[in-house]
Amino acid sequence: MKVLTKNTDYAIRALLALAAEKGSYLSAKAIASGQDIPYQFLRRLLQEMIRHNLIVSKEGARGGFMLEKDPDAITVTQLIEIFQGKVQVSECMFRKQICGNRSRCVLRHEIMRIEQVVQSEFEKVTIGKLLRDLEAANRK
Amino acid sequence: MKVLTKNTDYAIRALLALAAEKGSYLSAKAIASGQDIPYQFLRRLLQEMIRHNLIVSKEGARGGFMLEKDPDAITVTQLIEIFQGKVQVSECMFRKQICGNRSRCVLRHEIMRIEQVVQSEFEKVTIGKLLRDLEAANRK
DNA sequence: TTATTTGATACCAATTTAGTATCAGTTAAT
DNA sequence: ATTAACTGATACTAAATTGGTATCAAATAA
Ligand code: FES
Ligand code: FES
Repeated sequence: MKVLTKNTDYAIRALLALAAEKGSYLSAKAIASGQDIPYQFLRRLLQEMIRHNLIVSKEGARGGFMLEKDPDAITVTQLIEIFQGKVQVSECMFRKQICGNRSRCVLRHEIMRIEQVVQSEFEKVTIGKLLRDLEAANRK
Repeated sequence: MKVLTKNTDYAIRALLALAAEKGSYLSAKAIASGQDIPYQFLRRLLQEMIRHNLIVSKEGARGGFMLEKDPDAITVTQLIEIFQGKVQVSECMFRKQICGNRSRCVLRHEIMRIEQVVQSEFEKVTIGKLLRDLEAANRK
């Protein structure tokens, strides 16, 4: 069971690169080579993050991407939601479709609790926190 | 992001049916129709659970399946591991392959912590617990 | 002997994940 | 004005995973 897909993994690394470059534009090419992410794949992820107002871009030569939001306001939970959909332990209860035993479903209760736990754990992890950890590790 | 796949979902429901039928054999057909699980699909799941010593079977007419382990000793974590592989937040660190930035990876630490949290939450949920919840709900 | 049931596999379809390619439009620098 | 370096948008493909079906042999109770 793999919780984070490449989408999210790459997005996190890209945001870290942008957060480190605070204030100036960084090109997709530079991020891709620096973080070892497939270029065209990364470009799509960046577009998606623009749509969600996490970053902004400047077109043309010397253009690139820049962080828009406060790094501490970007949580891994948000990124999971963008790239993998909302955290849901079991599917059935989010659909109107009756799951056959919904009425006597004991799982539902447990499931919702665990969903909350997972979500809130990933909420504690922000780009800002990761960046500080990264910088601390590099100083050593 | 869907945490439990149909595999695990169905397995849990099948085990609940077996736990409720404690001591006697229940056929795949009966479980399938009772829990609304595709018959052939379920059969494969049951075989897999035999291999993991969660249940035993008796062949032939009037045969079926019976719970082998104590219901309280069967956790959802175990079922996830059987049907979806071990819980791992991000892939890279379980492979020898160097992930490019493993040396300066700040995610690894956070990831391992969250893995532990998720795993231990699902460990709290046993078939025994679910069965008791179910029975309590039915008495109401 | 026959109906019922598991054991073992092989197969298939749908979905999701990962990655590539292409072309149009924008901008900085010369 | 031209060109090189970029992003925007989108279409496409390949691989892996998930969900589901079908088949046939062997066992066993009636
Ligand atoms: S609501 Fe679907 S298994 Fe419970
Ligand atoms: S060890 Fe791979 S991203 Fe960290």
